[in-house]
Amino acid sequence: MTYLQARSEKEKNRRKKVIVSAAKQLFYDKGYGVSVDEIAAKAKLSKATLYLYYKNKDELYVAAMMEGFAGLEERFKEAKHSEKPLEEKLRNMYLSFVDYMLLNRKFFRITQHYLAEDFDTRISSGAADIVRGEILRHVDYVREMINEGIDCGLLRQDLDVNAFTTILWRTATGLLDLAVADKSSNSSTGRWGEIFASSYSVLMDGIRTQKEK
Amino acid sequence: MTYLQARSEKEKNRRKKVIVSAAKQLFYDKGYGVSVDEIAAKAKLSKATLYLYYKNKDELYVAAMMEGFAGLEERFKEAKHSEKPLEEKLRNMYLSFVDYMLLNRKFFRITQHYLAEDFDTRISSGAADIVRGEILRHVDYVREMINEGIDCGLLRQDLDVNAFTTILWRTATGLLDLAVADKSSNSSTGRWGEIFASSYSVLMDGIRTQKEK
Amino acid sequence: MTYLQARSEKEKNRRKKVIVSAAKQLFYDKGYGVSVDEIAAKAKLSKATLYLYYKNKDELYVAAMMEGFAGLEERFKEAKHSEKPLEEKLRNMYLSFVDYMLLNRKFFRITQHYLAEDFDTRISSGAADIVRGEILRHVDYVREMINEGIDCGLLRQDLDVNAFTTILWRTATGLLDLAVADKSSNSSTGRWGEIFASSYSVLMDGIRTQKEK
Amino acid sequence: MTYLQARSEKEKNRRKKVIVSAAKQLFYDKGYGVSVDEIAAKAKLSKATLYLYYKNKDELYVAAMMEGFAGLEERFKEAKHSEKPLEEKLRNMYLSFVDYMLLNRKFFRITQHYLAEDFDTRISSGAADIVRGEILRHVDYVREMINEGIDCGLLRQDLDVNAFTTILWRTATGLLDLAVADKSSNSSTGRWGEIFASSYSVLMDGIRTQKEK
DNA sequence: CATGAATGAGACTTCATTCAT
DNA sequence: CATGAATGAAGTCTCATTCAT
Repeated sequence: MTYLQARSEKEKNRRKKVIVSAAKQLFYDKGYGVSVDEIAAKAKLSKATLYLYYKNKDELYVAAMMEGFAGLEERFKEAKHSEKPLEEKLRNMYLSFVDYMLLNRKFFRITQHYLAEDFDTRISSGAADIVRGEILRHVDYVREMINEGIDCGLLRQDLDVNAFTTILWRTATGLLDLAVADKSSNSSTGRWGEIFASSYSVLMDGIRTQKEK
Repeated sequence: MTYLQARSEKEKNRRKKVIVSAAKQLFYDKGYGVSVDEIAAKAKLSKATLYLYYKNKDELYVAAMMEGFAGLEERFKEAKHSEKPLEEKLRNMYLSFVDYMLLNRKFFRITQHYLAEDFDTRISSGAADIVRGEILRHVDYVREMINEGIDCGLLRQDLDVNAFTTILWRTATGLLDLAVADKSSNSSTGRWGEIFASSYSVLMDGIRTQKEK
Repeated sequence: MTYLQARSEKEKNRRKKVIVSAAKQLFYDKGYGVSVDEIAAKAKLSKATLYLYYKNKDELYVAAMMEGFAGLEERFKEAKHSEKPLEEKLRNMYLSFVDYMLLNRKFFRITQHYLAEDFDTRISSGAADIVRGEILRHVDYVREMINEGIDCGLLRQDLDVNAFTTILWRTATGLLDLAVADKSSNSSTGRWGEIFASSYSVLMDGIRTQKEK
Repeated sequence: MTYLQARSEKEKNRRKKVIVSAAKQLFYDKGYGVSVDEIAAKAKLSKATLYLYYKNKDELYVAAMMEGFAGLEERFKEAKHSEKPLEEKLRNMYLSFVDYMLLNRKFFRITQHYLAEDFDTRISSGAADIVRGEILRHVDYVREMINEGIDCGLLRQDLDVNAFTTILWRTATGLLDLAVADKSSNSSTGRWGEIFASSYSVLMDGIRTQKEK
């Protein structure tokens, strides 16, 4: 019985994966507006079956988002637990965030919605909160690292941690917006690579012409 | 005749204002998703009357957005044309942007949608483009000023203008996101005032601890 | 007072003419579906003013139709009361009907609706009946003449008058349908002229190959 | 699988039939103006369900029309492929057309709309074109037979085929208009039967009194 | 008399969700 | 477990008609 349960549990998870995978493609591509019909069609399952595995559209949407975050968190963990010096770890985190988002542009674009809170009128606010929470959890990876930087004297003592975390985060996402919209170049390489690198330097070095160095 | 026409034109504009004002409150509050019914109810007019003044929901939405931009542009022009030194003008622009958005939080939140491009599936793309265009027009105010700063030697010659404009813009909006979400304090004053001021300084001074000054 | 009344009556009629003239152009062009708004705009009057002169859209529609019939009736009367022999009168009536309709194609097309009775769901049935009655009244001109033809021995005694009237009427309108649809040629002349003439002859002569004459 | 698909296909067709049948009754009765609500009510289904089977009102309308044509075409084919002499075949075609239309008066009335072209402003022009095309396809049955008649010497060589086809067609529909409107008698029998028969003879024999035979 | 303004009623269409098999 | 079928609720928009000035 237990064995069978485990087996069926596994089977159930496989189904869920099929479904969420279809949902992912469509949600990332076209936003929350895709119809459940479309998702069912893509998953080659009946609409009713979707509801067997996911209580409603929102739950499915959240699941699809989580898939995107899972990949990102992996990168963050990698950067965080590497044996590099703190300064390099922070830099790696910034650049690997950018890199991941460039590889998953559609996911990136979707996350941007959550800064705009009107989602609550389309999505049930519960679902929106979960996604927002996930975003914040990831931002925290950065916040922690900056705190560490202050503690160990690498960064200015008087820095407002929250403010600076936001600056970093928003700079990255802002440039990503441009990069993602830039159809002229394969944005994961070349010109944009430099821009991201230099944006990081600017934030770290200061941007004002410096009388002396 | 001309007199009467002018009069009726005026009257018509007053009506439009009543409608757009109702629309503003609802759109800013709940996003594009509000129904025309709701707007009509708030304006205490019949739905059909709305359609007398605005061709469709999108047109009304755009009008509501424009109201928000009008106020912002005023502030920008003021800052731009003041007789202050460039450095101060730029700072004023940044801070008055923040200030305006804190006073018009709901409007602010709505503008954030346009960075997330899936809007085109809800709004007619024409309408979305108009709003996006308006945002870019405002960003240009900042870009111009930074360009000037580079030309006159105030800012580093090797600065990527677009990138830095984005950094500024996104830093401001990112902090605003936090401030707006922060229900604990009246965010237009006190703590947040300092944070915004210092965020600006950080961006200008560099954020890394500086060995010498 | 009587004078003034007369005067105002006249004035009123002038207005009505302005309105009906606008209505005519639009109804004939686009059918019953034109909106009262459009008509008012074309008449350069306010919508409310139309309702001052015509109780509702249907009444206005009927009035517009009557204008078209008036011209046709004139032709019919002319043909009927001319001093020509009966055979020629009948022929003239047929050809002048065709001629008038070719000159007033739009009016012609509109009259065709009344053979299709679903109009009652769009138009108030009262209005439809009036127009239908007017059509029948005109058909009667032809019927009378055919009756006369039978009486004086010109036409077969055993002819079913109603049936043949219909045949004549429908042959004419059927060909008119084709002619009006034929954009290749100026249908009021040349080829079509011949077709109409010969259609009349066919009906009169019989169409079967005749062994002897 | 194939079995099941076939089965469901069949089931689906049955449903479509239920819907189109309701639509037919209403469309034929009251014209295109009936609301989708009404049709749904008559079919005892929800409005949304209709849209499951028919993409929109027009598609449903066209389907309803096609039902009417299907029956007519059967009759035409029968007449055309019978082993009778040509003269009789043509006559049968004429009379079976009349007969069918008298049995399906409402359908008949509806087809008459398509001669009046303003339909395009109510129906999507695509739908109108389909129906018009179907009408012409049926007219062609007659045209072909007349052509044959000319070729084999039965009919006058100098006959304008299009014109005469129209005459036949329009004579039939014209009389049908009268018959259908004639509420006094059961029009499918008796008096009208004679009228139709004689109308055909008149067209074939010539209608003018013939000096000699 | 003339009209600008307002509207009630209704049209078509979409979609997340449920239920019976 | 899987699904085909059904639907309620909601959305945007149109238009003939009325009313207050």
